[in-house]
Amino acid sequence: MKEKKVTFSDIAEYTGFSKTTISRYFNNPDSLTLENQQKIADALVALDYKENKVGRILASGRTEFVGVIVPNLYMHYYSEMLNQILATYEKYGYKFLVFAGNAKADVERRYIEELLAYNIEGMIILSPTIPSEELASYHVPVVGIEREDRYISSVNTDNYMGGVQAASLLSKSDCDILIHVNADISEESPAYGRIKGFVEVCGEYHLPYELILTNLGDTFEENTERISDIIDRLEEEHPGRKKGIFMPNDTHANVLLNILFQRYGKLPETYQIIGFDNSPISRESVIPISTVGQQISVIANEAMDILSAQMAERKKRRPEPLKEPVHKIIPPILIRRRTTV
Amino acid sequence: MKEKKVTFSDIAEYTGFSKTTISRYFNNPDSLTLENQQKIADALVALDYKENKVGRILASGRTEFVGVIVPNLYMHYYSEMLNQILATYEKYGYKFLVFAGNAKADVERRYIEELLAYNIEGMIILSPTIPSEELASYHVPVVGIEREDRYISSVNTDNYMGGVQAASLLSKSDCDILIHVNADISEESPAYGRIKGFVEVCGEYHLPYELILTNLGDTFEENTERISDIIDRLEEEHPGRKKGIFMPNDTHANVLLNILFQRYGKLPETYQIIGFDNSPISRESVIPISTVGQQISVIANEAMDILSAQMAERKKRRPEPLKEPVHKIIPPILIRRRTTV
DNA sequence: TTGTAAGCGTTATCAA
DNA sequence: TTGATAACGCTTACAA
Repeated sequence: MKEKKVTFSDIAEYTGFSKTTISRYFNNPDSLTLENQQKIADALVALDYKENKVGRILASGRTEFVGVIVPNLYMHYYSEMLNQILATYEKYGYKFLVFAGNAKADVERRYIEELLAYNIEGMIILSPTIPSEELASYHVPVVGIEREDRYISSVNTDNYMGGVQAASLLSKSDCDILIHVNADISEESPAYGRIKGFVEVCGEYHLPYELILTNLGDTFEENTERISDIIDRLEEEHPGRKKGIFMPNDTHANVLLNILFQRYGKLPETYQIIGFDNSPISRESVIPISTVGQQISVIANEAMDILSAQMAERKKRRPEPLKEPVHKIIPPILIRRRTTV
Repeated sequence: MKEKKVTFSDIAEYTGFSKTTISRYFNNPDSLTLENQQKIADALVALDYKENKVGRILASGRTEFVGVIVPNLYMHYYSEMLNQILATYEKYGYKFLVFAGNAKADVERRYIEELLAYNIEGMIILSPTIPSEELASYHVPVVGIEREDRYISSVNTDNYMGGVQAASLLSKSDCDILIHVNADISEESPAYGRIKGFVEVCGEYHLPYELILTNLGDTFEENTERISDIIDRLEEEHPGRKKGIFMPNDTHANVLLNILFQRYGKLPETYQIIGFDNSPISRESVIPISTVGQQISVIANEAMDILSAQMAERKKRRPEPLKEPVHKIIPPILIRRRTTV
């Protein structure tokens, strides 16, 4: 039952060549005569050879593995990003070893150790848990996506521009007040740029605005409750005034929209809503939500582009590691739908 | 710059033991004296040894890799299933090489070849593309999830019971007619059981029913359009009558609900809706949607349970491959929310 | 309890 | 254009 596998030795024996020649057939076929190439090709078929990359890895040191650590796949942003990362296989040929970290630093460290034990050639880190300084210390090419990135290369959405776009769009609908709801995020985090962009536009055009920086909770129920509270407060503080609300993401924008629909059977004239991400929920909501769209596919491709360059550099005889991490910024795309003018 | 890696040879030299003893320290530490264990432990620290699993794989043949092929990660069902599969790492220690197949059979075949080249020990296949007979021919343990599974082991939701639950729940709300919308799926597909369960309950209780088996399209826009058409038709054919609608999944149930909300500002009394999956959209919709919930975490764990048993069997000196594939059925859980009584 | 030596399936380095 | 031989890092008989 143990189908013993066909190896280069078998092919060599069968064809009368050496193992080296067989290896060359795969790695540098043009160094063989056409005739001999054909002989070997025939033998492969005759013997039903299946390549074994483990031997190759051991001998060459190249695994073609890239480790990916996502916080979870529950949130659409991460699953779609992973989707796009996986899709780069067609272009770059790297295989992906994927772990979901669930925000526990020590667990993620174990995952990284494990990845390193398999001689991965690089890592893409979406999880914000482990500081970039530590990631950099592993001496493996790393690209971070939408996370703190002082010591590692990264690709991020232009969050500042996203904030600007959101505030600008809301400003067009002559709202009496603009509001941005967000978590109280660190200035190190790329997402902080949204707040900055929003505030600066409001300042520049002298638009009254309010920042509500608070934790909206980790579950859907918590979200609903806290956003409900926020609406209560807004209606009390700004009764009858037109409110333009920039939510931190589409999921929360949708919660807000649902609450309003449940209360009023429609989106009242006194509300404008804009989300962030352009995730499916923004199209699947009661009425489609306007949003600042992240170009997930572009981000994934840029990340692999940067990573593959660094991995290629490392394979050279005299690699010149980057002095400075590369930071790439991808512009967001404003998507106007039915929750704004 | 090339930090040459520390190997067993280095440790052996440093400690005065042989490589074998070092290997034993890792694989069977109790065969060493405590004292010697300590010596080696100290050396590992002193030399800053990092394990290299590639050598181990080559020597032992065990990669601890499991290949996963999902159709995509865009649909929540797949991403959450992958999430749960990845989480089994903590329990079983297998690492996952993930590919997204996008329904192209030849692409998926290439992925499988690639996986095999890395000596994966088993595969979990969520994609319906490649026939189970072909999958079985690779002679690697395979578990399919919610797909045709004649020749491979599998884990599926009890779709029949799901259909029964849906029809039973709708029957309680004295609807005048029950309707099940679904694609015109093959009888080979596990999902076919839903139709069967639904029809049988309707027959048993003499409930008027209608089956609408039609392709709802591949994009959100198409879905909206076709479901809108279906509502038009239903309202024309059954004006004023109370309709209980069992949708094929939560995404489509949500589309239906949104259309009704847009038309009537609420869910009319004459409609009852139930979805399938218990995916996040069923809770995040305007009003929470009743649904037949799949136990994704249970399914993922059962799949790894079956797979790891088969992989373990294969490692034995005289493995006894399964005569018959194992098929495990997981009951769905009916979740009553606000779109039904 | 420990060691010797022969692999595992490739690639890399010389040499021819 | 081809081949011999030595790695690559670890495991696994078999011996001691």
